[in-house]
Amino acid sequence: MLKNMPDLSHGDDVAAVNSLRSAVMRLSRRLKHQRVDESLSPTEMSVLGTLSLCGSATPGELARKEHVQPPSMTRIVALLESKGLVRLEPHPEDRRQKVVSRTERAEVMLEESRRKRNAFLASLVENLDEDEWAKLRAAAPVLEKLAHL
Amino acid sequence: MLKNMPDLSHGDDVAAVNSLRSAVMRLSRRLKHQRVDESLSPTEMSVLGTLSLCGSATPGELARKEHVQPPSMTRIVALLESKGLVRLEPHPEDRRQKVVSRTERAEVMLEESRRKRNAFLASLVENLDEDEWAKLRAAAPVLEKLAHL
DNA sequence: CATGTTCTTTAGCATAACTCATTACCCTCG
DNA sequence: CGAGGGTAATGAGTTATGCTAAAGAACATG
Repeated sequence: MLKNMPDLSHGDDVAAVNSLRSAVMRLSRRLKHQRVDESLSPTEMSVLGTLSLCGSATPGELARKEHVQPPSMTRIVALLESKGLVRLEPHPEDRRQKVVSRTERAEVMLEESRRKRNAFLASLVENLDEDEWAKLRAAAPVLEKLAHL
Repeated sequence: MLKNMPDLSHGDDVAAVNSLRSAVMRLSRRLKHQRVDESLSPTEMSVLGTLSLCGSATPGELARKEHVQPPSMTRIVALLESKGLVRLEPHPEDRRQKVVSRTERAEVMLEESRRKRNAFLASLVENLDEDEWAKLRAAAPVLEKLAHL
């Protein structure tokens, strides 16, 4: 696991980590304001996004994935259900748990949201040249891997 | 300005924008938890960071930069002042306004905070191989440019 | 079974943002 | 001048969104 590890003792690498961190924080702040539906909080959107990837999950799994405490996820899920964006079903094997899955309506809303945020990001990206964009495109999957560690 | 512009109509590019967006959001959520001082909110830290770049600014300017309403910035600035992290002085030309600037103590705390967050990011980065890290390092300045657009 | 563990939920609370209204100040036009 | 409109900061009250502590139900293991 330790082979091929980047050597972070170099000054260049420290600078890169620094610039990565600040860029990520700033970008996220800007993206956060690009909500498609004002009545849905960022975390709620994020939960829907996770469900869109996973298909379905229990509240506990969702809480862990979103880095939120279980009680908070209970509330979020209840709110999403009241808006008709998720469905709650009993867990087939463990009656303590529940299974949360998205509805059609959530899928529509997610698509719209992605379009809007992507449009925003894309409008920023238009200020880059081909070379810069290529670097970004190459790094996207790595960033995603990083985010899921 | 439009020469060399990336063509975002390609499917690959749309996917890249998508993955960039979600990765940035997730990473930021994790970085947000790496606070050096629990008594300072992310926005408060961000204000200090902005002041570190700008030198000084009025509350109104800060509110616009942080995408926060003026009354919120009033409260934030007051809190930061009570902790000795910013200084408030009357505006030289307009007595309605005030000028906010950071103190030495803020600079020290910012440095510590950067160290901590960098350490967290670096610990994630250790799970990448050389190639992935190289891609990320190449993209870092581009991301930063993007965030400042 | 009995005991302990895990998953969800309930209840209560803390924080940090918002909106609306107020005050102080600047600036322009009659 | 000085009256009125515009802008900056702030005060008060509300809302949103997270947390902790603890309870209740279901599972698992001795």
